[in-house]
Amino acid sequence: MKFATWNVNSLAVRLPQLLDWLAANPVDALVLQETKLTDDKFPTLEIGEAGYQVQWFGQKTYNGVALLSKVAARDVVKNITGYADEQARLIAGTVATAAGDVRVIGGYFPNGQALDSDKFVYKMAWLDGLRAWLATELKTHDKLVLMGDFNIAPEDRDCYDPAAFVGQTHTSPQERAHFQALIDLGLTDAYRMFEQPPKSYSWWDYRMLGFQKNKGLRIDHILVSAGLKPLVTACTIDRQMRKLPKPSDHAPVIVTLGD
DNA sequence: ATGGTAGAATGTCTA
Repeated sequence: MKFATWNVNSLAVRLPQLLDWLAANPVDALVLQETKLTDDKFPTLEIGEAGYQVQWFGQKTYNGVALLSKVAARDVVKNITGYADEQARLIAGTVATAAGDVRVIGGYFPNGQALDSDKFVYKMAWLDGLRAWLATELKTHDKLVLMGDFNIAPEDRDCYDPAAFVGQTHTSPQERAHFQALIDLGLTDAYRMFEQPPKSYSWWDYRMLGFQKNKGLRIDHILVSAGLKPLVTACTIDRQMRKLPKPSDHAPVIVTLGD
């Protein structure tokens, strides 16, 4: 069983890469972020022909998320219940797997832009809303996976130059406290369950040869509930995708449960 | 050193 997350940075541009990736990497469920498509433009036909059911939630120009699954997702929720949001940033559904029902949640967490920005205030409020809603989701879903672009590098080792990020977003104590609060709900960072290569990142800036110099951040995460954790056997970042022509600035992250 | 690239959209914002 596999679940994955990928910030595609425009599904219109990345659709051929997505279809190739799915053919090579069959998954039970995949969440996408930054589809940047209104719902009427969503490529349902192509994804269906690839053998996946899909739920989508988009808006014009920015944001937009989707949930692909082999089996149709049930009880689909768009955005955080209890947190009014103008932006399309979260989609959740229950997916039947060999291990039983799994609640799959895909999120495109706010970027925050700068610590003194209104967008950072929004990021903090969004994270408060997420935590409150997740607490209730966990009461009814023993097996839950929260995946997506968190826009938070949880530890210094998840940032290519922690000193350079002091005073900026993604590594701030406030953001890391929010990440820890999600962990404290009973979730586990699947990537850190295993020994991983040093300087492992999931995002690299398009500018200044970020990928070539491996100047990246690990901000795309897969958190598993206590009911799923014993099943997790691997978690990897598919950095090969960042090497392709016209890449997304993010690489997919994949978790394997069981064989 | 405050640049640089990519995407949506066609101004300029977001990342």
